Amino acid sequence: MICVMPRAKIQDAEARLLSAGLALFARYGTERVNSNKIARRAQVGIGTFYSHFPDKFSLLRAIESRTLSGLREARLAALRDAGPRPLDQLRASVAAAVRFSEEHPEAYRVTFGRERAGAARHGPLVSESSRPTADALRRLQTQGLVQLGLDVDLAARAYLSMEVGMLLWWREDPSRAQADQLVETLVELHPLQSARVPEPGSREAGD
Amino acid sequence: MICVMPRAKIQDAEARLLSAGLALFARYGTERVNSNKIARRAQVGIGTFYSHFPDKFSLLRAIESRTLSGLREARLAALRDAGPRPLDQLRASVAAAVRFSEEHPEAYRVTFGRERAGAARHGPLVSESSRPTADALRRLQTQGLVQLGLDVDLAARAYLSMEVGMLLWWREDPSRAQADQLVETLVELHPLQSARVPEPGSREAGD
Amino acid sequence: MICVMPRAKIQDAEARLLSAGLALFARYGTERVNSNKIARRAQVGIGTFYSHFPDKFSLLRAIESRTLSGLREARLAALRDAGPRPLDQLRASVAAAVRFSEEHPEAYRVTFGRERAGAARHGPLVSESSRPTADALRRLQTQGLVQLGLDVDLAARAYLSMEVGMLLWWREDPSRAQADQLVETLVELHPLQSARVPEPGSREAGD
Amino acid sequence: MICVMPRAKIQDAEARLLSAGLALFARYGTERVNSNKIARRAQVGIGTFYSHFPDKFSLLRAIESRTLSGLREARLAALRDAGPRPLDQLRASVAAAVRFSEEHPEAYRVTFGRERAGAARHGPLVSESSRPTADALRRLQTQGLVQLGLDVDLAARAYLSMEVGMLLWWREDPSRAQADQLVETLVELHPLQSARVPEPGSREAGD
DNA sequence: AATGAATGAGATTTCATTCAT
DNA sequence: TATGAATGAAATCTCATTCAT
Repeated sequence: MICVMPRAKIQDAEARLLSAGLALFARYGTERVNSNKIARRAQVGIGTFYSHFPDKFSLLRAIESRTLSGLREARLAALRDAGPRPLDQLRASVAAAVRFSEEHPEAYRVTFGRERAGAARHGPLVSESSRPTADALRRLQTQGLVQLGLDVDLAARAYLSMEVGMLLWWREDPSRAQADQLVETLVELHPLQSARVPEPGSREAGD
Repeated sequence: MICVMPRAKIQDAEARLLSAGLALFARYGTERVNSNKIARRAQVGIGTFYSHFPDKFSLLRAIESRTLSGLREARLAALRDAGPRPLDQLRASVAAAVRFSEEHPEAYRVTFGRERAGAARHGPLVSESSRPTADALRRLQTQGLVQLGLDVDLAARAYLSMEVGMLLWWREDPSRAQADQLVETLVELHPLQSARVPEPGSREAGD
Repeated sequence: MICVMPRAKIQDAEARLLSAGLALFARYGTERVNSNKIARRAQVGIGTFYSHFPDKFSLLRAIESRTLSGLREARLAALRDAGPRPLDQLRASVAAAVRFSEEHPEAYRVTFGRERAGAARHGPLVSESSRPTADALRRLQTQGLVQLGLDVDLAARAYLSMEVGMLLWWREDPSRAQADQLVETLVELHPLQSARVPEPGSREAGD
Repeated sequence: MICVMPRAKIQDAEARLLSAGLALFARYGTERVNSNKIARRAQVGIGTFYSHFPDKFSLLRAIESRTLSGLREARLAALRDAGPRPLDQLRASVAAAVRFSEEHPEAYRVTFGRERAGAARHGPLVSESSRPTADALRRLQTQGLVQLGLDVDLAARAYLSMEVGMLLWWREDPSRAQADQLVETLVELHPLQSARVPEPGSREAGD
């Protein structure tokens, strides 16, 4: 006769599961973690796992979805605080992403990392992220501030690949670079910057 | 306890396995393919699989290693044929990568793709690829053709992330872009280009 | 990928597994029994096997450990009931072992038998069993009742090898000897008896 | 087109296989050695293995059979050199066994050791070894030199178990005892000695 | 005779999932 | 609702054995 052990933290089973999943996915990779381990780490029964998530990948998707909103939020907040000048906004947005990867390395790794077993199953979560950048580029292009020849959609995607690749690599071993350096490099290589039409009368270098 | 029914059959069992593995990994992803399926597709016994590769990941590593050499070769060949001007060399190298991903989409996807279960196990195969780019940038930096402020190692890595990201995305659905567009976009965003110090007396735009 | 059909069935799965393992190990030998067969015989899923024992040898070890305690218990109980005279105690202990091998032939065979694949893995379970005998001999040696020249540790081990060898051989085919004969032979050859210093003035027993 | 590599030592393939098998069985145990490994160690093709032995257990049996004859030979030689007195003969025979286990530890271990997977398959090789001892005891019993109550067959078996057990244990770690001690202990506990009827008028040896 | 690549039955082990409590 | 023992399909890997060369 086994009695159910009443836990003080029954309501937050879901939160515990998300947190346990995050830690385990980040440490061992998506593939070598299973629902039982997540439940055990969350100090929750396996049954509880399945009453909150239909399967392992749902939990993964939930983590990713939270991460993506978090990152979007961080970027928006940074943009609100930045001035109106495009370059300032760009730097603010990049810096926000760098900071986010610094503050949530596990979430970042799990969401964007290469070892993403079952990637096919959770679909194109990441896909839409390049939209805002593309829009911004398009606007500036209309204003004549960005080269007309640039394919803004491609460029936006390309930038995002770069940012993600760099931040993943950086978080693998944070001693590889300073946050500042990263921001500078990413800003420098951002299409907004690199495909900028030089403003008349302004010398590039002294900026 | 009782087994067998061997044929002298194939001397190129290894080649068949590599090819079968490539096709299956590319189609179903690393995770949903197993040694049995690879062997069956290669028309080879399971035992044969294991007498050629200690495990699934060894085969994967072999594929990756071949892909990386192939890509390196393609780049070197393109550089040999390109003229001496850095920009031409850059474009040739980028075009070679684009063409490689076009001609070997499966190998490219398997080697660089996101759904890479067990990625941890096969170590930093990709790591060294950014070296040549970094060296080239450094050289040009010394010659004053690239901004001194640029961290060439970071920039080289960043570019590579971008290239890989774009080509993977492109090969998922080739109608997403034209090869030419891709080359142009990648060249445009390449640090060699975007961090270029404008040569004195030459107007940027009319080029 | 899709599985299951669980029943709340057995709470004593472990007991069933132990019993099935014992029967199979005894009948077919350690080597020709596998976890699947044990589970099937125990009317339990294979998964259940592995949720109770990390592998086949753990189950084997568990059986051995139980057997050894059982045998020790039986000896101690016999000694409690025997009188104070060393010879009576000796005979009681030997008889207890003989009876134990008679009552638990499978357990005896599995624990002490020669066909012990993976013996190396379960370490020196048996090793300590000769300790009590050695201690008893040492005590009697101090009292001058056993020859001083005798190496009691060696002798204790030697006796145990003899007892085990005889009982295994006997249980292979119980018609080979009578329990009484065995007890007499073992007592006769026991170092306590054979290395006894003849008590002055007493003619050798019934001789 | 693979050519057969002519080896200098083609004729002694069998000897090489026996030797390789002995070494591997002794080191890794019967169970964790397979025909391929034996052939590789013998520097011989697997096919060659099977043209000399029908299976792994045949080779094992061949090793055991050689070991048993070797041990018998050693005993007989020792008996030839010993004087006519039973006690001298006994000591010579025991010493020969001790020496044999010292000189051929691997063969002894493989033949008599506990980790004997597939023991069932090679049948009662060891069984007959106690015959000579039993016969000797019977003879002495007839001459009134050994107690009439003793079951000589049981006693002979018992002694052999003891000898084998001790020597296996000793060879596991030779520092556990001196060869001399072992001989003395075994002689002391041998039924010929321990069940000896004291000769009238003779005080117990040097006592 | 000697070789060794090839073979596949089978052993071991994992893990997503169910359901009686 | 929470639990976790039980489950078995499926994956990984081993190895005795054959046979074309």
